[in-house]
Amino acid sequence: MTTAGPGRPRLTKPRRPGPTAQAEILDAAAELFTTKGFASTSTRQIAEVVGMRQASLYHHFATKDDILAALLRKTVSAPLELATRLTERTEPAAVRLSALILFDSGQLVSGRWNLGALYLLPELRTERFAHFRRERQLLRERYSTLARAVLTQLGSSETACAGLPFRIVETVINDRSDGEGGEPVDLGPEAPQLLADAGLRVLGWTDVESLRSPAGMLLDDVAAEA
Amino acid sequence: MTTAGPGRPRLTKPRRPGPTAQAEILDAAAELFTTKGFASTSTRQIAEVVGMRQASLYHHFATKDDILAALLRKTVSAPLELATRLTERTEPAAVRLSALILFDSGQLVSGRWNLGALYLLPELRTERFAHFRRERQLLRERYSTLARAVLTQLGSSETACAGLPFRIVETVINDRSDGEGGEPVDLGPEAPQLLADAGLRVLGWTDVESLRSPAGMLLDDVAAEA
DNA sequence: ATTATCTATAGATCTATAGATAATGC
DNA sequence: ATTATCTATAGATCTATAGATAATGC
Repeated sequence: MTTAGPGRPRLTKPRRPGPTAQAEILDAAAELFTTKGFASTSTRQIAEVVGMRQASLYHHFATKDDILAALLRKTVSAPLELATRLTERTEPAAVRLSALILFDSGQLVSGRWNLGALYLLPELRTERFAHFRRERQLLRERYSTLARAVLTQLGSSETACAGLPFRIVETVINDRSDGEGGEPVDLGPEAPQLLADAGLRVLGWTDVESLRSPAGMLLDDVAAEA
Repeated sequence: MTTAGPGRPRLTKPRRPGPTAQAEILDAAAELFTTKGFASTSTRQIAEVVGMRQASLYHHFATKDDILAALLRKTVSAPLELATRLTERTEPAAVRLSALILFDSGQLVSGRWNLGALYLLPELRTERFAHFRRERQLLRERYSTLARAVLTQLGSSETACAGLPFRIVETVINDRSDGEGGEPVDLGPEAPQLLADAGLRVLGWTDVESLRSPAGMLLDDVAAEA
């Protein structure tokens, strides 16, 4: 806790934002995992940045893997929920896919730390992260389904490129990774719109301008349902 | 060495392909770094896979970082050299960009290990890897320059998307990373052509079919120069 | 009594170096 | 003499656990 509560007081004042000790730990871990790497970050370093002793972390997380799992969980749940809502909508697939890209890339580009960079960690292949992998695969399938619907509407029988829109969103991760301190190098504040345009263009959709306004409105609409 | 040469013999027979001890070490390290992570792979594990003692590695590489640097060097040099040759060509920019994407994505998708996954390592931000970062940035700029030339030819004043073709090539990395054992999940043997098409479509180029044959021929031509 | 911290530490690493040894090559 | 390996180890970690301590809450 940031303010006084039960429990022995810390030797150091809280140094990270967050309403609870868990939140402080996750914020510190997010910075260290993305800037120094997961395996190269010790629990001692996390504790130091939070302002507590190494052993105290274990009151909140049973293992270092659990800290990583908590960080990852926060990144998939929102886009997956949005994608699920969008599949129940009646708007044209191109508009729905655009809305999903706008939201998902917006989240990836605006997060304080470039958490997407953690998706490539080989550590995620262990059983501990099976749930995360399933959720992310589900999100990937939602993208694919929407993309194939767009291709069908275009009269295209070539479905090999249906996986690309999802990957185009992930592009944000590499762009931030190449920048200083997670600052995008190529992408600017218009990144979400740029990527939504790109995601539809790779499917062969040429008139991307006409999607912008309806996609933005749909996103506002569906996001408000929450 | 694989066959007998000077030096005390190994206790174990060579277990990895490669004409020299260095090559054997790099092959073992490539597998371990991409499947278990760089920081999570110990020099002892590398040595075990090679079939030598941990300390013997240090006869060939001064540090663990040097092994990583050697692996990375091999992945950038070829595409960078090709990109440089292509900038001196007179073919239309769209054809040259297509050829570059074909080659680069072909290399990324066909490598025995998914070495591109190492590009996101935070470890690369240290001084030790400054050279690699510069070379890769140069490659990124070559892509950008070609992309802007394509946009100019299309009469488009919107250059914000000029960074996308390079990122679309990197897409191969994430696709392989999501598959079992580095097998691509969405991309097949047609990946290079698919990505070349996509790289031009995001710039607003619609007639991608007409580029396929000239881009393939250009690539053969320039690759033969070597 | 419950909670959240603290101190201390076991046990298992890990990288890199020092120096011995067993081949080939001259 | 040169080369490539070996054995042995120093010194520095690192994760997680055990048990003490200092708050609040009832």
